[in-house]
Amino acid sequence: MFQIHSWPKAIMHLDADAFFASVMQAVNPKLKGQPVIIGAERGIATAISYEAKKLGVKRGMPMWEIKKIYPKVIILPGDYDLFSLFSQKLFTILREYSPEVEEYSVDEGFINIEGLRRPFHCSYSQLGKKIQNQIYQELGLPVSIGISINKSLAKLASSFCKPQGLTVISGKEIETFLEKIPLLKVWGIGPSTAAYLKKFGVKNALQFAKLPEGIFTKQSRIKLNKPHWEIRQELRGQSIYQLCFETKNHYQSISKTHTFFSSTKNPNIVWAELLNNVESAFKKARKLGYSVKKMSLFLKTKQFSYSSIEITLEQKQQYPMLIRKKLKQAFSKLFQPQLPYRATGIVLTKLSRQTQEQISLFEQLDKQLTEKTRALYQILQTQPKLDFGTSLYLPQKPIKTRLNLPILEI
DNA sequence: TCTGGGGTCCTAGGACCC
DNA sequence: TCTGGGGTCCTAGGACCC
Repeated sequence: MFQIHSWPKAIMHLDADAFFASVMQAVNPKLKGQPVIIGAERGIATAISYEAKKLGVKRGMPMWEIKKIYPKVIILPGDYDLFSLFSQKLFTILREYSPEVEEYSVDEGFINIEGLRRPFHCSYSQLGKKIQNQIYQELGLPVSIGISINKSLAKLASSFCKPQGLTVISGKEIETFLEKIPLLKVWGIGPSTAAYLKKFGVKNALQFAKLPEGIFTKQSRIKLNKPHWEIRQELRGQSIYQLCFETKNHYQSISKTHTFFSSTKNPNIVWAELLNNVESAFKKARKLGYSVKKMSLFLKTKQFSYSSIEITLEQKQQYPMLIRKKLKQAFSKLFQPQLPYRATGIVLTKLSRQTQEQISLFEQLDKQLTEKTRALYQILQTQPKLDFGTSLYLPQKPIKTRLNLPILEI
C-alpha cells in the first residue's frame, strides 16, 4: 500500500454528463430521450447526448459525417448564454453544501467535503447521492460524482461510472481501483505519453503509480517530466494539486481563431478574416481590462500546416486600429499566394491590466489619439445596425464574410 | 468535405553576459 | 588553440485540458 503522509482529505469531483446536450434536453422536454448533438454552428460535434453516444456518435465528428451515418440524430447549435446560466445554477447548488468549491470548467467542479458528514448526518457517499438528486430535481441535469482523497483520484472516480454514476475510492481501495484504469484515462496523461510508456510495459494507472522515483531523474532512460511525477504522486494518494476557490479573472493569453466555410487562396478574404479575429480578440481584452504588448498571428493551410509571426508592440495597446500598418506588414510576410488557407487566428500575450503606474511622456502624447479611438469604438459597438460590411478592406468587389466591424483608416 | 475553439504549462535550445 | 563554468531571458513547439 502507498504511504500517505498527509492527513487524508475528502474531495468530491462533480462532472455534468453531456452537459450542453443535457441542458438542451432540460429546457426542451421534447428532446428528452432523443439523440441530441450540439455543435451545428461549428461543424463538429462538441456535445453528444447519451442516446446519441449509444448510436456511436463520437466527439469531434464532423457534422456532414454524422448526418450521413446517423440521419436520425437531432443537431442543434449551442446556446452558450443558456449553458452559462445552468453552470451558475449548478455551482450555486454546490455552494449550499460548502463554500470551498472550485469551478474547474463550465460543467466540472471540485468540492472540499471534509467535515461535512456531521452537519449533513450522512456518509460521504450519501452526501454525493443527495447532491446528485438535488441537481437532477432542480435543473434536470444528470451528473456523475467521484469522491476520494485528492483531486486526481476524485476525478478518476467520477469518470469511472457515467452517466449519473457515483464512485468512492477510499485510501485502501486505491491500488485495486488503479489496476482497472488504462493509463490514458488518467488526468494529465494524453495519447503521446500513454503510447510512449506502453513501450516500456506501463499500461495501467497502477503500473504508472508504482514507477520508482529514479525514473524521474534526468539520467533515466525513460524520459518523464515534473508534471508526470506530480500525477504519480497524486495516484499514490498525495495531495499535490490544491483546490482553487477564486473565480478566474486573470489570463495569460487571449486567442481567437476561425475556420472558413471553405478554404481559399484569396488574400482579401484571408486578411478580412484575420482582422475580424484581431478585432474580437482585442474586444475581449478590453472587456477584461487588458492592454496588449505582444501578439502572434497565424494562418492555417488546407493541409493543416501552420505559419505564424510575432509582433511586439512598442507600447501596450487596446485598439488594433492603432497598429493596423504593423498588422498588414505581418500579414504580407505570412501570406503565400499559392496556398489555400482554411483558418486564421491571433493570440494576444504579455497582457497587463491598467494600473496607477506612471504614464511616460511618450505614452501621454499617444493618449489623445487613443481617446479618439476609444470614442469611435464606443459608437461602433453601441450601434449594432451600423454595418460597413467588408467594403473598407475589399473595395474591388463585395465578398461575403462574417465580418461586420471594420478597422478604420486613420 | 477529414480534423473547432479557447486555454495552460513545461522543456529544450539559443543568445548573451560574467 | 582549446577550454570552462555559471546565470538569465526568450522563443518555438509539444502535450494536455475542457
